[in-house]
Amino acid sequence: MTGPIRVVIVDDDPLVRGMLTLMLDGADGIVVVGEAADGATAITAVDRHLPDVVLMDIRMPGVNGITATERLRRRHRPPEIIVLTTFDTDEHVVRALRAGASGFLLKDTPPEQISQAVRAVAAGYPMLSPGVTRRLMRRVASGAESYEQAHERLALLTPRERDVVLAIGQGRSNAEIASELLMSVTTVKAHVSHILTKLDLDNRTQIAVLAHDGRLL
Amino acid sequence: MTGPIRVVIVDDDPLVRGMLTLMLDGADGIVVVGEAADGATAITAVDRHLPDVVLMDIRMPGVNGITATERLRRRHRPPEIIVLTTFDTDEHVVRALRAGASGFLLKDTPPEQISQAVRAVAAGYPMLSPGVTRRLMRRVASGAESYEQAHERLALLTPRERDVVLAIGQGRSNAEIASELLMSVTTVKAHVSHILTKLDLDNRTQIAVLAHDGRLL
DNA sequence: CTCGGCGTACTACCAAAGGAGGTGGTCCGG
DNA sequence: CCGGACCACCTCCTTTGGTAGTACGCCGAG
Repeated sequence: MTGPIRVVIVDDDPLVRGMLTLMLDGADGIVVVGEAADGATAITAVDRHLPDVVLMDIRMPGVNGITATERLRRRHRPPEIIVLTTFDTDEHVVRALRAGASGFLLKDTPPEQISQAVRAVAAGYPMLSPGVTRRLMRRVASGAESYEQAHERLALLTPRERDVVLAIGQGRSNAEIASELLMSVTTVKAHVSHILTKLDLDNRTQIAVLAHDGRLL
Repeated sequence: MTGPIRVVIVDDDPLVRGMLTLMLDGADGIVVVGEAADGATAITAVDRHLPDVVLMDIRMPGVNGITATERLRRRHRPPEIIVLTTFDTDEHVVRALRAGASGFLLKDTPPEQISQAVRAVAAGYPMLSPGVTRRLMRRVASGAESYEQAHERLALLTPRERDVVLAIGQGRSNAEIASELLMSVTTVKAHVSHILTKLDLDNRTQIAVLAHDGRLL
């Protein structure tokens, strides 16, 4: 990375743009090369100025920040994008990350942390607000719960039975499983019966659910 | 938070403990009040010294760091725990977070960032190494993929049909669904048939899988 | 060596699920 | 007021799923 970090600021509120420009343009090694008020002009601005980092609001008239992020990330040499918003709902966070954002900050983040974040993402590091990080941590941790429980139960099965569980988890019929696993349909049924009794379930649908909780897909 | 942040360091390698103590004990507002070489003694050390923060290695003889973390987090006023390890495998990260760690750092983290992390978690903020953050981001983003696809397809259904999808996703039989949703079994079958054709699926197990991908549970 | 678990396979039977096609009622919007 | 979407119900029929019980060859632990 040679030269200062080039930044484009996207927000529909001129006041916010001004504030951000003011706090970043002075900062060490950062220069604000452009501004935009909505997603559509953001894209043309990026194409013109080729910034390293884009600060992106979500709620904007016309093309919103998430969609703009998606499109920008499909560019040839895409800028790193920091989504900067007032609300950190789960929906927003997940959509932003999925769209390809490298950062997600709340607007009440102190100035020096914003410039720090710009430098971090420019260097290829992700940067999330603490609250967002906590969200992700909780999400992962809670998902792990059912995962581990499912694995415990699945451990009761023999390897072959687990093969069958896997196939059921993909929605296969007994006939399909038989040909896939090279055994007779009656054998498949035998395995299924064993699985049902061992895991104390009623039908194959519940086996499929368990397989998915255990992420065997 | 009054007074310095009290820290206990847990690592089986005396050299590592020494390094960490050296780099933290001098730092602003941090005092190392104890050390331990394994999970079991870590717990007694915490009970004796009542630290604000514990730096915890994972791989240790006897009780490992994950288990120790779990146990410590069940204490009356649990310390914040930073897991500090050499490898950031998905398994380690997920288990550590699930056990209740507030931080997850790699051992190659520069000293000043470690002391920063101690201060952050003491203040109630989470702190992850950039690589770990990226891991979580990817995980969440990729999970969202199937989620959105599932929702798109589910949008083709009528409200009542979605009710049925939900029930199937819980492994209910047609009879159970009928009584649960107050309709006749034949009606349930009609709905299921419609769902299968609309979503181009073969059997109810696949409906259940879709319901789970769309997190309707 | 023998016993038990595993994987495979069979029979026979019954229950559940799914397909095809039709009937009637409601409610909403053009 | 009429058409279309949705919901509910029906019958007849086929396919799939699940239970029960038996059997045989293999292999590893005791």
